[in-house]
Amino acid sequence: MSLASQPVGRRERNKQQKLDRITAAASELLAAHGIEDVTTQQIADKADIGTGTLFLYAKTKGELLLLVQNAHYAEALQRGRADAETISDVLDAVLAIVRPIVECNRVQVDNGRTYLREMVFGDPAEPRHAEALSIVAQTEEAIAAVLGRQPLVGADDAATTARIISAIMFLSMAASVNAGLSIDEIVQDIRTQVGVLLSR
Amino acid sequence: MSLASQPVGRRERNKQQKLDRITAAASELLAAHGIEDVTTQQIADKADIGTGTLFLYAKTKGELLLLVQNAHYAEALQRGRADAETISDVLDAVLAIVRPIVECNRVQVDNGRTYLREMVFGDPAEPRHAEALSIVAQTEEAIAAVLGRQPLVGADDAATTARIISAIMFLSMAASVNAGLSIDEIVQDIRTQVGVLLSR
DNA sequence: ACTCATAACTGAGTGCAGTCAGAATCTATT
DNA sequence: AATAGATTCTGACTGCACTCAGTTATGAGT
Repeated sequence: MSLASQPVGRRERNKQQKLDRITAAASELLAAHGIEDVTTQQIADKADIGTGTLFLYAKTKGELLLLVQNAHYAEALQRGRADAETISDVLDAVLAIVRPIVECNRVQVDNGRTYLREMVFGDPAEPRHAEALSIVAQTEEAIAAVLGRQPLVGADDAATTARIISAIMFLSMAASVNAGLSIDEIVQDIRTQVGVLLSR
Repeated sequence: MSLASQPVGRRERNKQQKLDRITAAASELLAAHGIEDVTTQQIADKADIGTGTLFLYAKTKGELLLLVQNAHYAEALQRGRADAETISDVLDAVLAIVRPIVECNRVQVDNGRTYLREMVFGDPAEPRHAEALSIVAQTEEAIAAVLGRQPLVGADDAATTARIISAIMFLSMAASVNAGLSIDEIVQDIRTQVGVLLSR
């Protein structure tokens, strides 16, 4: 009786365990070697599952990266959102949200850039992709909330401006030309653009 | 004597001919079937060269797409630049530059989106890639020139604002979420954002 | 005309993401 | 506990972008 209320059979439990093992294996290998140098085979082996099984849990190698990075990104957003509240200047507050995301994205440059690539060009029907887009939406909302402090800007404008800032961030982080820049340099690059955007 | 001044030997001529055949073959096959459904093997066969030879002329499949699309893009920019001169309103003039680029990019959605992907994530050391980036730079200059008409905006701001508009265009055209939108819908999407950007 | 060094070409081969037909495992039913 | 039906798993296989060791064409030097 005590456990009968759980509707989780062996099947569900096994599935969850496998997903956990996949997440752990992917997380470890990707952090250690970067996407380019990790094969799906290695991840399957480390997770102790068959080649084909891996692709039941992540439709593409890209989805595997989303699986791992979404969590970090969400965490970065959380931190930035908290920071932004303590800062009164609007530009500085926006950049307080931006910085942790850039930091998170640059922990491993290849992984970060590929993550962005997957986000924009991947299949939005896949659940991990949808999750990523949802975090982007939350980021834009957080930025819009900061912009909303200035009475000059209407609600629609705040949302649109936030979307523009999101686009600026994306390209500054993703562009091959910027691949060699440090975190500070990228943040500075974004600052310049957002500065112009907000000062017109 | 009459032709002796040409320093072009058989070698140079052969190379040029091959590049021409590759360009023609790629152009035709990509337009007919889209990148996803064309193999590099098919392009090599149609150009009547060996598999390995193809990759002496284009380091990756993506470079092959750049080779074909750069010309179209440059042409679209040309048209937009001319149009913009006849329009006095700044927002409308900017959109006169934007529209032909969107039209060009959407002739075949897959090709257009992949082209943008290559631009941002490809290897900038490759010559076709550098060419693509140069056209982007020219686009931003054309937009900056239009923005320069408003005396309010400084030269630096014009360049930065043009860069922001470039980012807006990129994401509106590239995003998977927008893959199903018509040309008009995308232009409208861009217009909304640029409108907010210029009206603040 | 003949050599030789160098540049250009080639297609069989490699590595890897992703597939699929059949095996294994689970759950519901009697 | 036996059976059947559904779900999940699996690794040999496929297709394709890209490579490289060996071959061929070119042109400069004699």
